[in-house]
Amino acid sequence: MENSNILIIDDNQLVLRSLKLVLKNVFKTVTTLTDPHTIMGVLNTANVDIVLLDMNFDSRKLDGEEGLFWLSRINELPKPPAVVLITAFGDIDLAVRSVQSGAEDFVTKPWSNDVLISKLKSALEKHKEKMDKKVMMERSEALLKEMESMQKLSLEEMERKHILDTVAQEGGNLVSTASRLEISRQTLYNKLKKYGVIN
Amino acid sequence: MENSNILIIDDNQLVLRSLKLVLKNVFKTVTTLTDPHTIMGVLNTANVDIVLLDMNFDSRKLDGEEGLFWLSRINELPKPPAVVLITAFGDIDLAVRSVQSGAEDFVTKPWSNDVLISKLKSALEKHKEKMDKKVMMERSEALLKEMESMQKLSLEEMERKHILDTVAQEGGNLVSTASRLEISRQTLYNKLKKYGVIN
DNA sequence: TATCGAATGTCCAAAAGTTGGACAACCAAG
DNA sequence: CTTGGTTGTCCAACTTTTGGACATTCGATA
Repeated sequence: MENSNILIIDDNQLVLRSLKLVLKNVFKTVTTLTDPHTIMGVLNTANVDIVLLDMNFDSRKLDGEEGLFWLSRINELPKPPAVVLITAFGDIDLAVRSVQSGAEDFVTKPWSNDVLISKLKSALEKHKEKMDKKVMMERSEALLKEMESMQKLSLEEMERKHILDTVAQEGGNLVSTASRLEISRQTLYNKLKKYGVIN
Repeated sequence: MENSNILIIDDNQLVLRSLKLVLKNVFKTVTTLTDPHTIMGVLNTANVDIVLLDMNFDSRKLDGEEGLFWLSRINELPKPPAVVLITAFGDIDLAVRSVQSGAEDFVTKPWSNDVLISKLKSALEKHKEKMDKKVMMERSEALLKEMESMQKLSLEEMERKHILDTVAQEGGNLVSTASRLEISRQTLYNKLKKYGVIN
């Protein structure tokens, strides 16, 4: 956490100052914003690990939709930060929807500093796991496509691919490659020539 | 939903009857339990798509821990049903923890029948997506292992594997297999013989 | 059920590929 | 400067692949 950067968005300057005061000792950097429209710009340039986001900016609407809206925008990023939502007008349904929409946690004003800090901490951890899973999912899809396309290859194409993979694995050493493939070195030469890798 | 089976657990007979009355027109079957200790037995034998689970059974403790406990047990199953938690003593933190722990939704007593039904419905849908992802993750891990082991194969082993895969894909048709592999039919015969698939 | 196109099983000889062994040249590590 | 391992190249014996041919079997369908 001492190594993480937090971005705080709240339209109330007092709240913002108070939050910054508490969190500046906990995070490496604390950035604050009053206008949520500037969030995406900041996230695209600065290195932000976690966002503490107020849910109500237009004082006429207190339903939290704005927070959920910006949460969605943030989660559309390729590598979104963790998001913890904070609101003075929280109800159970809003809290549930927030977490369902991908928020790591949900904090109500007035907050307890200790609780806030501990929630931010576990939010960072949970988010890390979530991102790891996301990466795995993406890799899985790529793998699946590769597997599928491999199944359509001719024997020769498959051979070429496997030989090249093995050569790469062996760091270009042709003796060990031939031995791994259980073919004679001469044959490996022939094939590499056929496949246009050498000569 | 008309094709799904629901299991309702609540220690209050009146609540149980009332819920059953509402939901029997919505689900294919409605099973009810008063004692949460019997949940796992039922889930292991009956076909349950979604569980509506009360959070408090011991009237001295109203913190909802029991609901979270049984939620965890349910989610340890290999193919867990969707779970919607219901409680009369809900607060925001409990709702958040519930969803974080894998509940699809969180309902407070007294409930609105319409809202309950719509939450159960979307819970089923969300859960289905979640399970699809889970399956993908598991398949991903299996795929990764297979890919890794493939990279260690000799040329001949790789050839054998690819040929057998292609034969299977072509439903055993050797003419189309040979053409897909871009080898002569005779060669395919030779190799199948070499690999002990025929003769 | 008779028919016909596709698939199977088997054969052949020419062409192509694979093999182990050999040898000079190279190179990086001691 | 030696040495163990690698590279690049050659060879002749051996094996595999190839296209073509042919009779047989299979399966859909008229």
